[in-house]
Amino acid sequence: MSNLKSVAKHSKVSIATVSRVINNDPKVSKATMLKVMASIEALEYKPNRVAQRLRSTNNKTKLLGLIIPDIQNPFFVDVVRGVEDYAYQNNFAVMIGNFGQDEKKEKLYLDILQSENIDGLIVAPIHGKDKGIENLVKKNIPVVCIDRGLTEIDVDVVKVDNEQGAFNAIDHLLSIGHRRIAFISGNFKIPTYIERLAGYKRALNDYGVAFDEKLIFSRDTDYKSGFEIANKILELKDRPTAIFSGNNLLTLGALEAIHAKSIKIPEEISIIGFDDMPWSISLNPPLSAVRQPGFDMGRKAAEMLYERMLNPAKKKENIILKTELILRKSTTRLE
Amino acid sequence: MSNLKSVAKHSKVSIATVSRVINNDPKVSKATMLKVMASIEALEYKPNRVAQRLRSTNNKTKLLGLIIPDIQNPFFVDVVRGVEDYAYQNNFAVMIGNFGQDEKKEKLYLDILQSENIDGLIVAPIHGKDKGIENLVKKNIPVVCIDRGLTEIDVDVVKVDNEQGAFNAIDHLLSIGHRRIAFISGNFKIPTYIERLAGYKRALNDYGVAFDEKLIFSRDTDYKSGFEIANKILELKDRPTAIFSGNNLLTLGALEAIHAKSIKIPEEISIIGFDDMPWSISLNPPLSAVRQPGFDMGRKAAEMLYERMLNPAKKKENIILKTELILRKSTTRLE
DNA sequence: ATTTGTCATGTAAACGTTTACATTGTGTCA
DNA sequence: TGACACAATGTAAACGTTTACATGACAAAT
Repeated sequence: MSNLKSVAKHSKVSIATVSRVINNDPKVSKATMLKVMASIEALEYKPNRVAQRLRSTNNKTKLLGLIIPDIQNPFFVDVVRGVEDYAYQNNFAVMIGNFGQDEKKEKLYLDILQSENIDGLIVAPIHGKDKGIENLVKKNIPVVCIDRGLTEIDVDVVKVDNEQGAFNAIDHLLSIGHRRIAFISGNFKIPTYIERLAGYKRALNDYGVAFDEKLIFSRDTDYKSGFEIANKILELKDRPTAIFSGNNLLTLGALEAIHAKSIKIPEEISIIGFDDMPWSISLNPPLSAVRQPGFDMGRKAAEMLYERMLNPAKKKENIILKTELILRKSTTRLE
Repeated sequence: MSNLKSVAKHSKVSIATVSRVINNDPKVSKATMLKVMASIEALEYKPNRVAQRLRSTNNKTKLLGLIIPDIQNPFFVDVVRGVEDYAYQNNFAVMIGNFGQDEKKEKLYLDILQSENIDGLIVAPIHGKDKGIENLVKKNIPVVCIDRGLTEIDVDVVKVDNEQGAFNAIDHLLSIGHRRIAFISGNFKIPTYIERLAGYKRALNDYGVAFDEKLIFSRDTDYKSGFEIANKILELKDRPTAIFSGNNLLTLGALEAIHAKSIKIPEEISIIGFDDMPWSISLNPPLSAVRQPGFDMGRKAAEMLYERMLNPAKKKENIILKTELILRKSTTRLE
């Protein structure tokens, strides 16, 4: 690989001058600039980002870290795409870690990314008191939290109005006559789900429907839990007429359970999922869902991160995006 | 952040000794080793991977590049997970680029990853004559191609037996009486799809069924194409009794089209998709599919890459994994 | 007592950049 | 003409490591 030195030799200037050309330093004369550019072209020189990063921390050679809990979840895929979209346009590189709700793994990624001198980090914290992330913030490494914030410390956050999103879903179900609505939640140690439960309760309250603890189910936040919980729900004596499921994966698990028992959606049971998926419309019947703008969240987070990099002293922001209730065919009026 | 120097000062040895401790050099005495370890602990020292990578190319601080065409495709998500799984176990970091079938973007990622001094690259080439990747191979940077190979040059490849996979699907459809089977293919500039077509033809041939060009459809490799092509197919006068769709996204698009027209699967039309998805069983009816072992492919590719890093002169390998035909409820015997 | 060898440690160069500072050349002003 | 400003370029240190080589201490061999 060619380097500064070889370019310098080729165009008979010092390496400092070549470096200046690369960085568009206005102090270099037009003539030498052209000469150097020609050499760069000829030798196919590309700056070594590792050396750049080692030398200067100041977001010259930008590297972003992105740590997400579950890359199998289409919502996080959207987030990744959003971050990546912004990164691509601004010549950042992105380093991704997928920790699968494993705190040890998250910790390891945090360490690795720090060792890689990342300029900033976007992360969906495993819970609100994540010490590892807190430490980064304290070290003044730019951090933006996505999907969930941190409770102990002030930090930039991009999230969604979970309470309102859940409210809208339940409100809709109530408005079409449902009264026994089961909630398949993710793990309540994740703040997101606490907020969604609050929305559920508020809607019930608005309609004067009593809250029934027995209709709330929470275990892990994965496919299997969705399947198992739905099975339990479907066997309840006084079976709920509708299910509100707390995320993507839980919804899919629930659908498997429902189909396996040949229970008809929406005639025999209605279902709304939190999280829309690109192919929700391909399901049979097409699924009604609370859509989170994952792509936009990712983009916004990357943008905020960049601003924070440029201006570390800036006041911390808390961006809350709206969800959208998308009604398709998986819910129907209760006669 | 603490560094070698601060650790050296803290334990009153030279930085060379500290470095030796980090790298488990046997030449350092037990006593100093313990002393240095204590300092490392006390100062929470973590080696700076950037400096390590700059200094030594020889896979000490391992960084893998991973370039995939489409992170929205669950198959590639599985590949990512496989690569990441191996990387995690072996303390590599992974840098991911998602180029969305855009050759310019792929090129950019190739450049960035090179500038990041990656120790090796796993990539799904956009087509068989990808010059950018060829160049890397010629520069002796370890490269493993995944899902598709390169035609002009010898390179390590991990792929799947596409021909046989398609054959199995079509063979099954033929065996249960179907004769007019539409193939919704991805773009034929991607070698994968040429191979799948070959399997389609071989099965037909085995059954003595004439090949009908009019049943083969190819445009882009995305959801929209699947939807549009399926619409066209469903409106054919002599409508096919079965559809074989060439990948994940095409299948989902096709399903939307079928459901929108309220055509019953499998009573009115059978469908088999190439690529299984974690939630294929949640579809209604559960989808029959040709399963590719994406996770295993990713793991295997990472493993091969590591071997190539350790032994650059090793003979190039071409690993072909088997697909598996998973029969669920989206196909039925033609009466 | 001197030589030799071994082991543990230190010194300094190198990786490819950026950048503070020094140097050179040129033109302007008094 | 001499002093000076300014523009363009060069020199060298620094970023945090690894590692070839040098050094020193000590034990064994002569």
